[in-house]
Amino acid sequence: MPKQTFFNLSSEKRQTLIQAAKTEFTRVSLYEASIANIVKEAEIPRGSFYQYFEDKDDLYFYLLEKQGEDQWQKFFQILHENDGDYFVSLIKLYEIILISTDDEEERNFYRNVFLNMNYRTEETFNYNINYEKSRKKFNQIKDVIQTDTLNISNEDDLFHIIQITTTLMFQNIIIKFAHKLTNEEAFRNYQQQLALLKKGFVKK
Amino acid sequence: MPKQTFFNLSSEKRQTLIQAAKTEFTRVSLYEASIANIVKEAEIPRGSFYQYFEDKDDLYFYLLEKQGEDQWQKFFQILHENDGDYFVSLIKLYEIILISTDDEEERNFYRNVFLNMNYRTEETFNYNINYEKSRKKFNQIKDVIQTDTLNISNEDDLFHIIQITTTLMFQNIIIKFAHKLTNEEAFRNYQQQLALLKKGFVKK
DNA sequence: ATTGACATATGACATGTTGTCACTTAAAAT
DNA sequence: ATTTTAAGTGACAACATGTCATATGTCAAT
Repeated sequence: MPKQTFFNLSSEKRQTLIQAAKTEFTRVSLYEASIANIVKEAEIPRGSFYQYFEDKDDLYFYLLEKQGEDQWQKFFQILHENDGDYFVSLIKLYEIILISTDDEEERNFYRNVFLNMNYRTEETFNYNINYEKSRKKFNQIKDVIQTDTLNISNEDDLFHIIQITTTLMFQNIIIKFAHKLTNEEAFRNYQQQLALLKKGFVKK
Repeated sequence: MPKQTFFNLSSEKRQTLIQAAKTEFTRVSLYEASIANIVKEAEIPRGSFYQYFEDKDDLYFYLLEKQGEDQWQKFFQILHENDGDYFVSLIKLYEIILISTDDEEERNFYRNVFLNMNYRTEETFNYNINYEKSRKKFNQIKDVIQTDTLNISNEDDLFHIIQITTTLMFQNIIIKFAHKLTNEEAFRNYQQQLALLKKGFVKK
């Protein structure tokens, strides 16, 4: 997390910095990004950067966490709007993410995030990997999901279903970027996978 | 891929270099690893390194590809031994991978690989993400898999099933390392997930 | 044996990156 | 007005990467 100093900044200055960071992370991935570029863009001295953040990662994961939180809120809302139908909601969320990548800036940022997504990135952006966080999110969501049509025998099964479907959504986004799939192709793949998951891999 | 010069080296020198690299990548992840350490350990001049490899990544992904190829052979063999029973084979492979991490060196290497696994790493180690490679591997395997108990209507379905189950195996390994799970816990999780996949997420 | 062409070896170096620290400036508290 | 505390600043040490001029080795042709 950024240091207190960062949050004490005027909101304009904070925004300028965040924007500069986003520009850099849109241009290149975390690993190629340089602090020099960010401070130059934001017009602050190098020393100040370290007044606000531990390091480059600190800033990056702060950005990601905000983005992830937005995504989560969005999904929560979609789930409510669709009376807790989990699979319909997943598809809707995926659609929204795909559409958001129509914008070139947005697409490049996402591209850099997803093609370099590792456990730390996923833990921040998603929530699945961090145990406490995933349990907390799970508790927020489990009562909203309509479970009577789901083939589960306990809460643990639901937890796994959520984990599997979100992992696969992430994987599909990564593959979309890696293979430069169109939105339609990416959409179809995820839908086909969900269909398989729903009906089961082996015959009755 | 390493340059021809590397393959022209005596096999002892090649092994020394590979061992030095493995030591460094066991110590730290790709991003923290330094060429300086590798050349020091291997007792070769810095310039020679660039005679053999494009850069650090080149060496790393070469190591990974070898490892991935071994894994693939292993799976192919297991599948044969189990008369094409895909799910039994998956479980057996997972078990073998888990056991191989009992060795501390091996564990640290795998840990650094998996906790920093991104699309490039996965593409190299696995095969799922690279389209041509995944199709090629798929063609090698599709006739060995016993499909009469599988709930699929075409080859595409089988392709997706393989993609999903391998993605989830990787994810489970990552979570094992991230949460420091015991082999037993990690094993149980994957088994539970596979059980869910087999029977399907929604009621008939 | 000598030559020349080519492959390989070598380490100093230019360039860039990160994080720190002594010092300055500003703000707040007494 | 003075002291205490917080924030700003840029030069700098430490280290990393990839290149390049130069040295050395190899081997076929003469």
